[in-house]
Amino acid sequence: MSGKLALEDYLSQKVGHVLRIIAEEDGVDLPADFRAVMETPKDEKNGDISCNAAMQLAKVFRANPRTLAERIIENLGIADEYVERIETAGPGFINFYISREWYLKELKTILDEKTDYGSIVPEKAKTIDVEYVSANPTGPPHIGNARGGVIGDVLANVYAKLGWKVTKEFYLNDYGNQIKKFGESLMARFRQISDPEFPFPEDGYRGKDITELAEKFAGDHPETSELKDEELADTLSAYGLKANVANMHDVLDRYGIHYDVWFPESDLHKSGAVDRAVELLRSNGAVYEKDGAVWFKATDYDCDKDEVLIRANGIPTYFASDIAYHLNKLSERHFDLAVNVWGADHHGHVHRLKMAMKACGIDPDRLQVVLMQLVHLVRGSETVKMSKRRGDAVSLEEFLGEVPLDAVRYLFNTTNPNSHLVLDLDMAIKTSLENPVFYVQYAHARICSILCNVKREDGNADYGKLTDRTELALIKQMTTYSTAILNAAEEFDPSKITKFVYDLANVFHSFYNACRVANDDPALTNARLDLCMAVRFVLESALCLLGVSAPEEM
RNA sequence: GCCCUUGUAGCUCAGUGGAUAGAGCAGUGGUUUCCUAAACCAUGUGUCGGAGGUUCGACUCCUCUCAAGGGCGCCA
Repeated sequence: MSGKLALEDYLSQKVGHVLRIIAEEDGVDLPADFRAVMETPKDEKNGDISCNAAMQLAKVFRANPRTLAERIIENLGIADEYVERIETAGPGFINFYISREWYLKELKTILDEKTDYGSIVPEKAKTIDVEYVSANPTGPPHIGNARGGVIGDVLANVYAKLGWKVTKEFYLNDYGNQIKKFGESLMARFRQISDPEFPFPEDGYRGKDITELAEKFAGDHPETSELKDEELADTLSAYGLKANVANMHDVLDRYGIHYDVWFPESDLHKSGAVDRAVELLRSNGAVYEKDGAVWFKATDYDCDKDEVLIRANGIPTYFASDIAYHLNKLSERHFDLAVNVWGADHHGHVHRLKMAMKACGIDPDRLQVVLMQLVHLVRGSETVKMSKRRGDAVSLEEFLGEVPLDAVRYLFNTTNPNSHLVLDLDMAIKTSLENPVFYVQYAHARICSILCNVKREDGNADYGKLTDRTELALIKQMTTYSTAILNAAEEFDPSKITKFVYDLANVFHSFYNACRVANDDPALTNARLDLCMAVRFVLESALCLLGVSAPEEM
């Protein structure tokens, strides 16, 4: 671990140690799980790192928080080479002022670790499965899948950066009612070529893509018109599924998303995994029968109502196969953590699935669902409809044709997955030239230009000469990289990365305007070249997490 | 009716229980004989939806309430 995170951890332990000594002297019981929290004050005047332990514990010690803070500082002694001074301030904050030496040491670390800076190498690598998009294969992926795609992809990258062994996964819903409906819709369109009066299923898929698939198949295989309706529907369904999955693969590839595993739902049914899941629940006493159906006793697990696992007609529900699927992830493939990115319209499914895991004897916290609010798409003042059944959804392919890839990947990650996102297609295109992603990329391109144009002078770089406000600000910002990564992972929020990288670009542009890299002091020129190089490494690394390109010129 | 999410500047959004609530866009004024002006610098803006409560301290936690979106199927 490097960066400010490491320093905060160190200080937290030191304060904790001192507190335990004081507590013993006073005969006070310190809460067993107490951890001194370190935070960054908003105002630089209040130091680089701040600790509020004295205020939190004032009651426990029955002391004035300021007095307690001063006692803690006394016991800490005059810190060390990296902590310049420690002060108590306000109602009882303990403020640490970090020395320039520490920041300059970090600069050297960045130059040494390059784009690996900010990574955390754990003692033992944990495994994580990130499942996202998992769009219905009855049609092409649409704009509604776009946001989940980049959220999941970036989260997977972030966990990899933290040293986890990551599997990126797509769950293919190639089984069940919607597949049947898919086949029937295709069959009807096929029949309508020769018989325009042929009835179309009431809840069928009415998209253009269905008609096109049917027409293409009819052209290539005219003999299949002899098949009975049911057989034809099955044949067409298999054909359409194959074509759609290939297309899905292709479009997501262009979106910069590459999966390690495509997991077909039908496998769970073929292998008997669904039946085994139900039997496991049954043997754990979480199942009963009613009205000819098999039910999960969800109400025993703090749910509103029980859920059907196997219908009266003997066909398992989606819920049953989802239980089997997650047992596969957590119990058979032994992932330490399974993360799913779902649209908020599935929130009702989260709790009962976690509870089903619990009923199977699995810690439900090993399953984490990131609920993403759906994107509300407008074009100008007009709402763009997104119903796949009616066939008027904007396809992902169409969307990517309009908005540059880098802008899309960045844009969808500028806000918390939980916030509702209103996206104006007209604006997305219009603002693409003033989009924050270009601001960040421009910083990278500028650095590349400098590194290319400014010659390194003879002699060593003297980092001691980096005294401008913006120079120190740049180093300070870079040291918070690992914090941004950790927060993104813990909160399942990729916007922590876009915010970090934007702030870094911002400080860099200020530095660029305040300081000339090429100047008449060789030791300073070299130091600034090194500083630029370090910023380049961090920008490149963060953009890589986002799946956004880092252009050398713009 | 019940459940989830959201509500912060004109707009889009940040904001670990912490110190004077911040950015971008939009507006106004300035900066380029010099490494990319897609940049920088300066400048105005707030009943943090509303009302209570918890405490040393609340935009942040709790209760109620208003508004927007979503979910409550032997669909997936």
